[in-house]
Amino acid sequence: MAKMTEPEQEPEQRSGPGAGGRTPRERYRAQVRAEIKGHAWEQIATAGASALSLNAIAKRMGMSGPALYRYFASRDELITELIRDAYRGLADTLGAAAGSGADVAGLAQAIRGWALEDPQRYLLIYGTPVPGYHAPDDITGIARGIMATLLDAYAALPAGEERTPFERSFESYLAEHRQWAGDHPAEPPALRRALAGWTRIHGVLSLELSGHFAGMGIDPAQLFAAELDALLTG
Amino acid sequence: MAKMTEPEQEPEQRSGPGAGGRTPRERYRAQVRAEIKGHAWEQIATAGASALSLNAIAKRMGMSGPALYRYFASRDELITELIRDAYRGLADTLGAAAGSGADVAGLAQAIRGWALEDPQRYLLIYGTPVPGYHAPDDITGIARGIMATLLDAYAALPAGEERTPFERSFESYLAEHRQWAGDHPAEPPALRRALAGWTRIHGVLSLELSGHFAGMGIDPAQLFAAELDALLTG
DNA sequence: GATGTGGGTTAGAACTTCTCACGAACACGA
DNA sequence: TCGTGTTCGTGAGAAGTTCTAACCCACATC
Repeated sequence: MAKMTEPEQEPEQRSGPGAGGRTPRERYRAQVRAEIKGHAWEQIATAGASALSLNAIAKRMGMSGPALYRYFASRDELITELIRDAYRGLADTLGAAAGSGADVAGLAQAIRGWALEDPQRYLLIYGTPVPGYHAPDDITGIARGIMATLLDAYAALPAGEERTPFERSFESYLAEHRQWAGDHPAEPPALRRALAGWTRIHGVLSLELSGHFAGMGIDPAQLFAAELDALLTG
Repeated sequence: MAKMTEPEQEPEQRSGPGAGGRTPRERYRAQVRAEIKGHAWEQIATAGASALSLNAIAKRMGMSGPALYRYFASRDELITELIRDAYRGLADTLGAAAGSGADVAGLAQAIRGWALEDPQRYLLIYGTPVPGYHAPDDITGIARGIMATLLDAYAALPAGEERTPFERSFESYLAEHRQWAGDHPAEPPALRRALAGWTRIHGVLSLELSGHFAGMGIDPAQLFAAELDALLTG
């Protein structure tokens, strides 16, 4: 490919207003990219990320193979872009829920709803990673924002009962290792509960999305609600 | 990833004694199959299951491409076989731990140790699944055995304090939906705690193996221990 | 209107899984 | 000891994949 100078920084460069992009070329480019991503999501939802084929997307769009490389430098770059969009989507729905006054339970249900919309999308960001892969920095930034939204909700929770000695010791550990929380002013108990909430929600959600409850005759929603209850009363 | 054919019933048919296979041919075949699987595990550990290449394995073994199809009908069958072996391995280490008198905490640490030995191996059975895939029946049987071992440990736990109304209601739900536990005679509270233990352990373990704690500055072992403590005291 | 950039094409290299037809080595029974 | 038949390994090849290279053409801008 030609020079392309910089990371290509999304077609809607530093231009004018919000959305579409300025020049007709930019608008066209953005639209084609969006269409490519649409087909990619379709493929991922039905056959998994490993089955994503640029060639198949091109064919389905009526153009021939290498044309897609004008829009994405490689298959990996497309997938990275999809991961970015997935993170953004989760952050947005979580932000919207928080903006509507959702508490911890509301946020948890928002996460589950978003995940059930497209299981492979959730698993694309929280499922099996490719060993070598490292997400770009902006993606970890979005992930940090998600954690911040969760932390807000947990910090707003009533102070809860007394804690076990182990919990206290773990909280003091977290008080000294809170870089993951950025500069969030949450108290150590909130840090601990947010972390546990994250891992537990992910635990049952991940097993649900992977179909491990399917043959067990258990309603995942019941299990999810039970974990949520334990999280709030424990 | 498509059909996954049938279980293929292992070449060491209904022959004689236990292990190696009787005739020299059978022994040779079993040894080649094992070597193939060894290289496959190596590839999976370093590049993930989606990067597994039969051709590369054949080349590394000094034979040419299609020869491997004498031993595995397809790439999918090889992967299924690896999944089966992974399940068996986990069941074995869990059984060994239980046989050595490990309690719930011991079993949990055994699971984590086994997972950390080869993260991709754990993620092969509990990570992102291929949408169409259904494991053969014998595999779900092994998975049921794993749950049985866990249930044994949870059933041996002291009865614990009183439970919240929600927990009681969830336990009565489980009492009516206990087919996943087979005919295990565990009490409903043990069912509930075993289920929660499974999902929580998987939650922190899966996020650890996927590297989500790496950039957060948190020691996964601490978090794992904290969850384990909450599981036992809660 | 010339010029240059960006979009699209075909050709092709280097892979992949997997089928087929052939040859050779082996085990076994006559 | 000599067939006979099963099994193993081969090379060829079909149908995919990602991705590069060269070329054309249309559009935009100067």
